[in-house]
Amino acid sequence: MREVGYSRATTRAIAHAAGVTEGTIYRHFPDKTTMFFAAALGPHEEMLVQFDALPALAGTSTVAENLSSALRRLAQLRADIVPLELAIMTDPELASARATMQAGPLGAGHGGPPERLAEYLASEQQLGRLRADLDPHRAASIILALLFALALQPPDASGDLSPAHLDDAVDLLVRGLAP
Amino acid sequence: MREVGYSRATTRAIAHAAGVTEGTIYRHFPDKTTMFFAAALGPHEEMLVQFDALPALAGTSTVAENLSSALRRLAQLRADIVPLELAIMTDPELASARATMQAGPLGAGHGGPPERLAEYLASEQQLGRLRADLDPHRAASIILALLFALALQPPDASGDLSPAHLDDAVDLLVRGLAP
Amino acid sequence: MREVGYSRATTRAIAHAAGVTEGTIYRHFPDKTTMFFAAALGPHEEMLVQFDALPALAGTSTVAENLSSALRRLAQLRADIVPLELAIMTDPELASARATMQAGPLGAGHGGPPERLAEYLASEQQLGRLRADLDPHRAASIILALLFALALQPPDASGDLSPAHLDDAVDLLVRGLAP
Amino acid sequence: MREVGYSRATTRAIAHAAGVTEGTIYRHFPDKTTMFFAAALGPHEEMLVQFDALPALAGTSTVAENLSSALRRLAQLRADIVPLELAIMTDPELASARATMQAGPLGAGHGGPPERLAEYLASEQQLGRLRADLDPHRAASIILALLFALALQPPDASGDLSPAHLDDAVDLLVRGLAP
DNA sequence: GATGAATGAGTATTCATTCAT
DNA sequence: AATGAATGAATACTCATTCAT
Repeated sequence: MREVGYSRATTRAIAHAAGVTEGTIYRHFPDKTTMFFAAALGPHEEMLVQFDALPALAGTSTVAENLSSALRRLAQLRADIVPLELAIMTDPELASARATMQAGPLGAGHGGPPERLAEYLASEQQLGRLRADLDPHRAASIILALLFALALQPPDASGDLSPAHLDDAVDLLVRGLAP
Repeated sequence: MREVGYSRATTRAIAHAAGVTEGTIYRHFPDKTTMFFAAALGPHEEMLVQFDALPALAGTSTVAENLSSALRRLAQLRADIVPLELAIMTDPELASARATMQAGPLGAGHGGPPERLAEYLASEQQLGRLRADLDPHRAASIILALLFALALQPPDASGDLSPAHLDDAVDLLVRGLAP
Repeated sequence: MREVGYSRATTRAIAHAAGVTEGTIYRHFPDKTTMFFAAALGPHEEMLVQFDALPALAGTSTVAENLSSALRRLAQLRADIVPLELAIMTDPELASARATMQAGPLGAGHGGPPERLAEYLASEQQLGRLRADLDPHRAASIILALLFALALQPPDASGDLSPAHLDDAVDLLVRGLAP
Repeated sequence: MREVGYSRATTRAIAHAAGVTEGTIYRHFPDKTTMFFAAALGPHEEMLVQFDALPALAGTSTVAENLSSALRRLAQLRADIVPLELAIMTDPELASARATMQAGPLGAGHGGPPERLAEYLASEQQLGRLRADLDPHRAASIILALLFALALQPPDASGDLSPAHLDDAVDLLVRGLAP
């Protein structure tokens, strides 16, 4: 699913890639939707963990470095799940499935990275290392949106998010956020 | 197609929505892919036109206002074609169809908005109203990526891109770009 | 229909070839089947006429020359209607349509060429120029079958029935029929 | 396919005849064209084998008996594949599919029966049991063409090639080929 | 007399899912 | 625990035919 996207990942293709036959899939997953979220959850769990440490970094090093390293790590994981997040956006069935999985494990609305990032920004604001007139939640949401868009940017090119591109984006944000 | 996305827009559904039968579709479009690009082209043409005037605005008003109004107009059109751009990202068949339509009329690689925006930014750099150390093309690409991501942000929520959210983003960018 | 065969001759293709639109076809023919038989009848009428003169040739020239020239003329017409005869053999609907058109104007069973050829052969038998132990009707049927098969033979090659090939076949038959 | 011809053998009809649903077909054949050639290959393989023994018969028994029995066996198999050979002639798609299957297993151009029969005829010519002035390949082609045409002859009648008809044809040919 | 948009039944093919073995 | 044949609903697309203009 991560390699070819959701719609190209037919049960036949998945079974073939796994070296089993189609029927076997249904011994491990009740249906394809469930399998999809299982595939999405792994990288996402890591993402959550990565960000848990961020708020504690407030005041250390520089804001630019903290943000830059956090976003760069996030970018690597994101590459894995961008096809899956696109699938959710494209397929209404998947979208509603996520909605019913309360506290939906993917996306922005569950208090994971956006919340942690907002906490970090708020702390830096109080330390006077960031301008205080911006709502930290909204700023966090903008930062993560930009990251997501950059992950989308070269869909057919190198395949990887160019680090220089990411650095420029972080630089722009950090200057914009500076007091 | 704009309402439910490409894959959910089956020929049956489209025919039903148009109040005709499936066969009738093929009197107007040779195939579904062509129909898709016809649906995408209209709003995109407008987008191109919207941006053509931007470079001439360099030096007038303020950078913040110029960018803000340009991006806000763009955001409205974008809402129409976001499902279609997602479809291209998701469906390899569409992606290759766009590739064969040289000067591909959708997306960022054809010298439309990204090119106009970069021209504008370069002009403002020369006028000293923007910091000069950033590559204008890369900056333009970041700005448009952010806009795209914000258009994606609330995929199921209000439906529209909140103007306040957009304003904050523009503010962040303009400060980041300031000399 | 003669050019591309029955199944490839869609109403759209026929209308295009005729320089009119599809609807116009139905002002001239009630349906496609009728149009098919109209296309087949022309060449077939000629074939009938060609053979009417054959019985009177008995006793003149040589059997080989008479048969050879008759079959060669027939072969030319046959080329026109082979695709149509194939269509009748392939499509049960056409076959039954011909059956209902009594004295069906195409095919071997209605007393046209086969009957004339049999008459000619019988006359030559009585003149002692052909062996008398063969049923003339059956011989006629074999001769025409061979002609049909030769017309089929090079379906993709030169396009035309090679005259040398036809000559050899006639030679074989004439020798086989000699007393 | 052998019963109603290729075009009438829709996937739905085939599935129904096989007592399964349409989807099941595609577990056994990748597409309809492949299925067609699978249906055609069986009888054709037999035909090839039947003829392999023919050249060795030169000089034994009589030419008439050898040819007669070979052609009679061939005629029985031919009845099975005549609808399929007609389909290839009628449908350009099938024709090109066969062309791409090099050494195309159907038809006359691959050195099967025509080649074997020509070898046999050449041997008999050297033994003086057949006239020597005919090109054996051309004679073989004529003989097989005649057989094919006879198999076509009563497309709606008894269904089987009448043996007496075939005997007469062989008699005609043998006499025509006699020295 | 001609048009061409509309029809509706039909085509081959795909795919997630089931179940006897 | 795994297989793989079977399912059945769905998909994009075709075509002979109709009919208001």
